[in-house]
Amino acid sequence: MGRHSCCYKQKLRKGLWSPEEDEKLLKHITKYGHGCWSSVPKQAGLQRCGKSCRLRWINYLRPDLKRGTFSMQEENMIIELHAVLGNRWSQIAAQLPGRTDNEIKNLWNSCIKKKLRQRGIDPNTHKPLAEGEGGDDKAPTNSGKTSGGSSDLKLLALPPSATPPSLALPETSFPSSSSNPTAPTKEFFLDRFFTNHESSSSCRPSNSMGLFSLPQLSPGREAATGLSVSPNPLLWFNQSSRLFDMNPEYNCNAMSTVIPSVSSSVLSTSMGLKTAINLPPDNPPPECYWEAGNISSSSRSSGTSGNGIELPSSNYSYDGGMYPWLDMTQDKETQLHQEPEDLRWSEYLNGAFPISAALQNQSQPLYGDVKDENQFATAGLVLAPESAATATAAAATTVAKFIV
DNA sequence: AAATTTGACAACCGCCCCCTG
DNA sequence: CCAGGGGGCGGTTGTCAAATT
Repeated sequence: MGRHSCCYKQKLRKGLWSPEEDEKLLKHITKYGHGCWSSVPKQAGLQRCGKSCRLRWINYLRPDLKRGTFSMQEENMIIELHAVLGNRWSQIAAQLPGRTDNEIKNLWNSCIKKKLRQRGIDPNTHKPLAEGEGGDDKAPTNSGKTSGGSSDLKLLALPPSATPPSLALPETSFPSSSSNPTAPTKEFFLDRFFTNHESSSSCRPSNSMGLFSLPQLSPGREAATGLSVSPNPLLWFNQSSRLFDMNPEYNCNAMSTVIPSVSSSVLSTSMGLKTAINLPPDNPPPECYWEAGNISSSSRSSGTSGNGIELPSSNYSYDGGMYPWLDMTQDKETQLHQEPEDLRWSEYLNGAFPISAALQNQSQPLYGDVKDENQFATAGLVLAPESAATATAAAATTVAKFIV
């Protein structure tokens, strides 16, 4: 392998981007879309390789980036998602609109890891450090392409007998291998989760579609409410709690809170704004517009997303007015904080769950102040039926990716 | 005030996957 | 079927400013 051919080209600049370069790239993509990234620098008059341009766009210039410090909810989500997904930053980022994988990765490495350790939690295994496997800085083994020796899997392998009474759950249908000494895999849980989620027809949406207002898997299906309305995520939680290390703190930290976030978003966020934005058909968004919301994880399945849709510059600008979702979310935002599921979430955050309570008893708060900025800019966006159909297909791809 | 440390962020590198010819 | 290129991801390094000594 090695460097891409474009990187061998001569006289390519490296290092920090100058404002002039940013402007060139921004103007170019604004006007033409990125198309083939390898051709972008040439067309934009930049002495950069295409990958560098792509990275700059995705991590810095994209108009929908939220920037700024992470909110408490976002940090929670990251922790929760990391417990399930490991170092799959792009997938984690897909659950956090406006955030990039790089941003989340940096936050994790520089901040959250430290905080978790201070709380006595191994950031890699999400287990208490005393029980952790050394607590080294190795990435969790459930990350990466091969997840054979997942630390999560180890957790999942614990016997049901360890289930604390408070977390007892009805017998649930594990695969036929439930009698198998080998515990259900994380893939199984993901599969279970997705299955449950897909079959959750009782999951009546609030008008704001839950914390992240993400499109559902199918047009006719109610939007996910996320936290707890649907019984299925709860069931999944119970399953998980049964199989995870029966340290209650870990259970709550690593799994229970996964449910609200994952259940409301994992299946659908890879579609991002692409499906959530309701645009007039006669004014299709420019490609970069779409890409902006399509954070990353669905990129491989999106196939044609990078093929350079030409866009008229006259219809596209960054002056703010061209991003309706930014305004659309204002009212929804207010509503969100009063959603039942949000209240449940608050309960968790305020100590209704053991881990949260334990954390709050620590002398130092795990999380910083909640900022009053727009937390989730995509909340409340309308999902057009035709877009929902696209969302369904994309979600299926995403699910497949998760399970595989 | 200068030197050093620390933290946050930006960018690069190497690898992998997928698509296409 | 295979090789090459493009796109993407995760890990790592570099940079800079703030904090500390």
